[in-house]
Amino acid sequence: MPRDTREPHPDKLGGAPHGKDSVRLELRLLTCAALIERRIAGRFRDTFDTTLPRFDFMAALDRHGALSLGEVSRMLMVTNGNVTGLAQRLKQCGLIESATDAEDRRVQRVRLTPEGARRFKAMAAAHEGWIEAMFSDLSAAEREDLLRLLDRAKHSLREEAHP
Amino acid sequence: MPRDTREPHPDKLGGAPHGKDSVRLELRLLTCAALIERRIAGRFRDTFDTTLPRFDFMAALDRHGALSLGEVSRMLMVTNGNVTGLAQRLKQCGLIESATDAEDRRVQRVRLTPEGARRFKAMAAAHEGWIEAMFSDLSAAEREDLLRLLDRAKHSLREEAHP
DNA sequence: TCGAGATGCTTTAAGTCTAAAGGATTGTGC
DNA sequence: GCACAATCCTTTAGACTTAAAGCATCTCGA
Repeated sequence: MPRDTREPHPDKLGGAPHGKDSVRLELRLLTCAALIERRIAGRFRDTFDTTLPRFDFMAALDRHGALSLGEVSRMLMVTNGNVTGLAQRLKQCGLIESATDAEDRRVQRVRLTPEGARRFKAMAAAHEGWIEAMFSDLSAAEREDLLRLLDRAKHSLREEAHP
Repeated sequence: MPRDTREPHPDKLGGAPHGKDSVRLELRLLTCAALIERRIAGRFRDTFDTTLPRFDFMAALDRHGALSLGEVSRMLMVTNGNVTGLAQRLKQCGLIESATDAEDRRVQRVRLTPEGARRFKAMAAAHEGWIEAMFSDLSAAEREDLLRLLDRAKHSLREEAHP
């Protein structure tokens, strides 16, 4: 076998992995994420006249109760300025309510209104059905493997960010 | 074992899979994608003063030569209006050049300028290194498994979109 | 030929997102 | 007390993204 080829095959003998393989992995992961996001976003728009970021915001509040904007910002992994804008629009729609924290008046604490909680329940149920359908071709074993490997990947990504 | 629990365990006996498991899979996949995108986008900004969508645009041109804006739109899975704006900014920076197709004057054909090609090479090399570092905790076998499962997932997602 | 529909691109309005700068409030060291 | 830094949030400018409407061009059938 030639030592020097234009299209190197994957190194199967434990040598250093090729960067191209990582890039293929990255591309496939981002492609899957884009397919999910665009499809789910379209359905949220058509069915509930809302957006994915607003759903994520409401999901955090549904799960954790009242939160400061900073906590929401960290959970959604977005900037403070971003959650400020999202909170203003959600409040405008009457889906959340906010109040200045009594103990620290810098803090804005937000939570779902009863109407917001009701709307979120309906959205979450529909979302679960959409996602289930999108992964319907994968067996239970494949889902478990994928979940585990993505967890490994997540830790590798975080590790590289904060060594 | 009780038949009715508040926290149902995964169904290991081949019954219908639970929607919650799919949602966990979705969340983890989108989280990994977000971690990659935010980190890479930050480095593109700091190192090359550019953005991820512009890199993706240039990558398509580097790979396929001259393309119509519609072809770019389909490759990047974004709307036509989006690529119009990206192309205008890239042209402004002198990284791509465009010309009206001689055979069909509706078509705008774009390609990298020599300067654009040079810049892209440097960005691609850096990008490959960043990605390789981000996945460095995963073994070659794990990468292969993950790549294969993501391919299965991609086909399941596309299948659901166009049955 | 010529008109209707299809196709490719652009524009527009609105939402999402970031980095950077700024304002209000709190905590700390002296 | 009191300056000063840290923390929390908001504002701003700019980039990205979409859906929808609109313009230019092409194709095809009558």
